[in-house]
Amino acid sequence: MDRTNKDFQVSCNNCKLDSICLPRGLSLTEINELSIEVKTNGMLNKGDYIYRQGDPFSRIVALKSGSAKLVNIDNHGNEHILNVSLPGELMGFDGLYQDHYNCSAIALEKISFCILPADNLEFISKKIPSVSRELFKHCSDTINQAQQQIISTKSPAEEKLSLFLMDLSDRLHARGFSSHEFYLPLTRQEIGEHLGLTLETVSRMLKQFQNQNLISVERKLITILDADGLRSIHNEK
Amino acid sequence: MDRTNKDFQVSCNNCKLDSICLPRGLSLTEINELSIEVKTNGMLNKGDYIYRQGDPFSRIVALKSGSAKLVNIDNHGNEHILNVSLPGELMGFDGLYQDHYNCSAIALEKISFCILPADNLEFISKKIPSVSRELFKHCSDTINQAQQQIISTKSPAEEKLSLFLMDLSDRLHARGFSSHEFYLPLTRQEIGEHLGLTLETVSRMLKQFQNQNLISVERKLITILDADGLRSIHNEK
DNA sequence: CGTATTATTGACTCCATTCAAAGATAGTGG
DNA sequence: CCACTATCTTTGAATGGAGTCAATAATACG
Repeated sequence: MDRTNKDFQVSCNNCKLDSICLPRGLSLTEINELSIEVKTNGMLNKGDYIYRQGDPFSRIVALKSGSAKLVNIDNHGNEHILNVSLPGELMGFDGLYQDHYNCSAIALEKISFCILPADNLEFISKKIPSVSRELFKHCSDTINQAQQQIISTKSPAEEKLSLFLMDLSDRLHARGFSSHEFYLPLTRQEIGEHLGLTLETVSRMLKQFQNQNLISVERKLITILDADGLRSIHNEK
Repeated sequence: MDRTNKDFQVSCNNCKLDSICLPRGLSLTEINELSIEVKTNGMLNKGDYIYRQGDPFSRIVALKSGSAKLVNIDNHGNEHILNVSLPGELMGFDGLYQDHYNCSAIALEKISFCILPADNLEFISKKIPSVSRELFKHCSDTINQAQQQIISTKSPAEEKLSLFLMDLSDRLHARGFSSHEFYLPLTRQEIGEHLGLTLETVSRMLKQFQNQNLISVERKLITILDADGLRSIHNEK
């Protein structure tokens, strides 16, 4: 809360995520200016809320480590997982429009994160225009991801799941993690809530992929055995 | 193309959409500054492309009159209508992330529009920070709409269509049109491509709503007879 | 007026859901 | 450390909602 207490803050310079998080493409001067505006001490445990659906929009959050899910409760009381956030990704742009968040962000494991207070958005836009462009790009990224998801909801279960797995693989790879072996941050139930399937269907499809020697499944540990084969499920004409 | 040729431009001051388009909440000075950056002479006919999927990102487009559809062709060659744009709404933010548009924008009827060239985004952010915030809000609006759509794709056909109709009604009403009588800008086929249904199902559901005295359907002319009843289909617990 | 496009309607099929039951794993406290 | 419990996962069988296929009807347009 105390912005003057810089001793306990790690600047963007020192952050291992500097190339993939917000400061991508910024000059050193700009990164330093940005560091002053950003709070870097966020820490939460599994199940904790980063922000809640309906809360007043107050911050953009950059995930430094761990993963989170974005959950929306609809009019019927059903949970929808709009997206999964991985290290280096930003959350919260959905809250800007109506000044309150459209979904809850919930930690899927122990996480650390940075905070860009909402009050500073205009100030930053004026002082560091290139950050403004970066923020727009992240917004645009969110739009693209959402649109991709709209498209995938119209595919059969098999394609939804292969796309989900390869998307996770690609995003993890882009952030320096293994692309062929990773832990699912979600339960079968949650994957279903994300893809619009039942947990039973998710389980059956994972089994099917395993039978086809496309992946190996050991509870939440996924090993991609045939990335091309998996990709062809949703890519081939 | 000639930015110096201001004689043929209508400034935002004179635009009937001033309260609902970009300049919402700006001072007169800011609106004038913005007018200089915006090209206001866009005109296209039904079926014309405003921009194409894959084209380099070059502009944000504000629809002044008419309607447009945002179409994405997926890996299988299937068309998906990501959204319908109505007067006063902005298009193109999806192109910012990868520097090319993620979908094509196609006029559904004769349209007129304004253009905000992409090159000016940073300049505008610096010069008119409040515009920057407005643009972020529009981005956020797009994200919210996309997320709402993701949620609705998981609902049964009946709910998809009632939500689609009431969303259209609400958005038209917000822009000064009738909320209880309007023309569908899309064919049954296109509504299907938008909602993830077949044209036959769309036809059957419209018929069902008509039989329930919720709406009256006369080809593309929709009359809402019981808005509450229609809303309750997707709102009730 | 004739053709192409768009829309309606019916019968049948299939994919994913639902319902049900059992198995596996992780976490807790005695 | 083991038993106990809650949570998560797997698997099977039956059901149902939307898709597919097909034929006809209505409308728009040149």
